[in-house]
Amino acid sequence: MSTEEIKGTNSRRTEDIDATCEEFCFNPIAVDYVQKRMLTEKESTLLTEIFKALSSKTRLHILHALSQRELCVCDLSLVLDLSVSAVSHQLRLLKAARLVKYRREGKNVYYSLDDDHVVSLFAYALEHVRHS
Amino acid sequence: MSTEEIKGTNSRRTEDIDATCEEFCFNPIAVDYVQKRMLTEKESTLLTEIFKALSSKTRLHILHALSQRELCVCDLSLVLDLSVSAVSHQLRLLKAARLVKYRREGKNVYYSLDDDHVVSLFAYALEHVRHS
DNA sequence: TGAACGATTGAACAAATGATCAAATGTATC
DNA sequence: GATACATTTGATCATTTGTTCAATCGTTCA
Repeated sequence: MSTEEIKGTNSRRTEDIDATCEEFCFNPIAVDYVQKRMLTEKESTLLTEIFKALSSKTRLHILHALSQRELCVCDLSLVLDLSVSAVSHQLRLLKAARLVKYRREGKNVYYSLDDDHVVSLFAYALEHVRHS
Repeated sequence: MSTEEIKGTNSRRTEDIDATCEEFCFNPIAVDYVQKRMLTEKESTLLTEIFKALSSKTRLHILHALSQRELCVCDLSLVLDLSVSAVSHQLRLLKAARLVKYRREGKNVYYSLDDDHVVSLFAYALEHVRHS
């Protein structure tokens, strides 16, 4: 019997479902409904990329600083009270996520924000945090 | 001399700055300007909490599923194709971040979203990802 | 009360993350 | 070209994260 196939709550999987659903805890209609509206692989990947970029204090401070003014790596390290190297490593991630852009001016490299939408996402979240 | 105190670009700190700024790479006016507008400790803590909660695919899928419908742990494990235990662990985090709430009904525990603002933050981000 | 079952928890472990240090690049100036 | 200096990069290490497994808790129902 199919009920035999589902053993242990820790390893229950979609493939195990069959017609004799009623006897189990789950609501097959709800599961089906939600499953049909799942985020696509691409959507969830893009979303996590954005949120991951925003999910460290260091990067949040970098982004917030750059939202006010273009700054070089050295300036940022002073503002954040962090080593130049640490800042550079984080800028690398933000660059990869296309959240910041840079321009070289002599020996200095100046960073600024690149993605308007993430800026407003950030502002939106900050607004919330400040008024609640 | 004060210039002697600043050695090695990797360990330069705010405290090292003094009047003889001109000889270094940084722009003291910009640093000062940005530093005065820094996020407070509390703000950056709250912001990273929110973004951390949203920065894993599993949690994103959970939140998105719950945004459509209240679901029990078992349902969620089916929708996400993940073990009940893994789902429960993530729900624990989301609960701690006050993003989800739950109610018990018999043997089942039903979860739903708790923070309207994070819901709209999520929707906002999703909207972006879908139209660009 | 005890059997069944949904959910939670803790331990363990692999993978990802973030900072530091040292070394390497790249650019300007002499 | 050599030197100085801003930045980047790679290696390393400690910490955090996410999953699995096994054990436990809580509720229902016979």
